[in-house]
Amino acid sequence: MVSDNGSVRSVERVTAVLELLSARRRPMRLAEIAQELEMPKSTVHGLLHTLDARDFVRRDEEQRYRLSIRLFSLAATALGFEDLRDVARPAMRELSESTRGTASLAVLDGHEVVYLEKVEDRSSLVQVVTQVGTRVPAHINALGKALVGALPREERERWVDAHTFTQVTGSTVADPAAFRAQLATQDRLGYAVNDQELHPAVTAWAAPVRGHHGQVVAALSLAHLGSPPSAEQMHELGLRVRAAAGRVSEALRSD
Amino acid sequence: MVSDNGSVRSVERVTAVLELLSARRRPMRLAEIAQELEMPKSTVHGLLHTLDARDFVRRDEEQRYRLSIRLFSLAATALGFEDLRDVARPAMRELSESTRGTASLAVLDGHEVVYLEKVEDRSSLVQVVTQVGTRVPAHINALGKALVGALPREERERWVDAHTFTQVTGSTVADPAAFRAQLATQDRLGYAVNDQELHPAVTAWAAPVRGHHGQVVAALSLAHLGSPPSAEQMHELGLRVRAAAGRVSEALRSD
DNA sequence: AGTCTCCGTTCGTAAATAGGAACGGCGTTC
DNA sequence: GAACGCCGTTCCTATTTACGAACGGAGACT
Repeated sequence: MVSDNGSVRSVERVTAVLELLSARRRPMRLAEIAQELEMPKSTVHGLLHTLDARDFVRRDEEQRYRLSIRLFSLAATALGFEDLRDVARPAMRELSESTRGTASLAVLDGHEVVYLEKVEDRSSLVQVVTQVGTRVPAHINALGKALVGALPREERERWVDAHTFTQVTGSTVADPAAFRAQLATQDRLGYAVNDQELHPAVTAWAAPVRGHHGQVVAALSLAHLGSPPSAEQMHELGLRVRAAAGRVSEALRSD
Repeated sequence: MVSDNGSVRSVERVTAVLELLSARRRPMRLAEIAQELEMPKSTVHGLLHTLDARDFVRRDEEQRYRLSIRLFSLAATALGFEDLRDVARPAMRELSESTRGTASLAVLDGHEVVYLEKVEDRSSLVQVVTQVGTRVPAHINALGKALVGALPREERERWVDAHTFTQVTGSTVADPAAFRAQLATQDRLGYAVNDQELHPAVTAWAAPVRGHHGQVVAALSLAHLGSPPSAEQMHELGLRVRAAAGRVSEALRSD
């Protein structure tokens, strides 16, 4: 540990290799990886050889490396989200079908929302493109607002102070004060709203899902595509999302 | 590279740590990991510190480590399976609802089947417990049979020769000859069957899904719980699964 | 309150790795 | 078909890591 931060260099580098392979979303060759990461070929060679031997990457016949399926299994089973997804799916399905919208399940990871599951209405022609594993900034997203709003008071304040409010559309909440006002409103209503803040054609509602001990484990949302609903409809749909999230919470409790 | 296999030791070890955290499916402390893997605490300390710094693991307030959500995102988005899942989901949903069974999507990874997606019928009380990311031996599984059957002739022969036919229930196919006979049958029918081989109460059908250039990208299955259907029903359901897989293949082609 | 035990962390040096340079193979260009 | 360019791989030693031992702190038990 002569270096400044106490990290193991070869481990830092191997994470960089995995991240690169993930980000590029295509197989890469040794020389390309070495060049991209500005590492000597011989070094990358050793890392890739080891990752291949441990089946974290696969080498195809053209000597291109890609992340292994086993890495997918490893990450998917480890988090225990699979159980949550299974429990939430029925309620998401009901919500999606009865409203002809897209239901999503997500967790907060720092200042981003990570999608865990998605249920789309079959009949709708246009579909929300968000994929499982995708990340979006929390402040432009109903799920994010619901999750931040559910944080303990002090933690929530720190979160808002630290957050960078990037503007995406004209309707995007752009400053901490406006965001705090939204959190207060949604706290009263029991559901969060995102009205055209991510995209002009998207309106969404979200509410937190709570586990055995009342702790927030995820948030559930409904996204509606098209012209914005009337005020009455807005509230009606918000309540439905809140109810669906409540049903999932109950189902979790009776596990 | 003084060692025998040319691998980087710290990388080998870091993969072992990640695998352990995945396998245990719960947060672990430094000392426990060190003991389990028979590594010195100081070594594990360095590895975990680095993994934490790179956000591959998270340390909670009780100093327990778990795999990060980011690792999930990394693996999920990298493989490009998300697109496939999105395309397959409508057909899986239709299949599941019209038959009141569980539809699954999987790929072959060596001698195991890895589940990518699952759609359950809401109305059924008993549900198949397989989760996304799970692995099962290919020969006791309709998805596995469909995928192996779709391999190029030569590769398929090598696969069967190399496979270990573990017996799970009395009905499990236990030898290469019987397995080859099944592959021949399903090749004629266009769908694979698993009749009580994994579990006495489970019957399943599966068919391959093909991508742009006719290559097999996954298999789609339907699992039925309860008493085995009649011979007629068996065939009828098999054809439905084949049709559903065909629809997914077509949808992939028109991307 | 004192002792015991177990934990995470730090330290120095024996052991392993990183990386420049050089090698041999393969496909392409002239 | 010779020369070139690019690639993966190997070699050797300066650099970095591994790890036994020792430290300090936090609980648990007496």
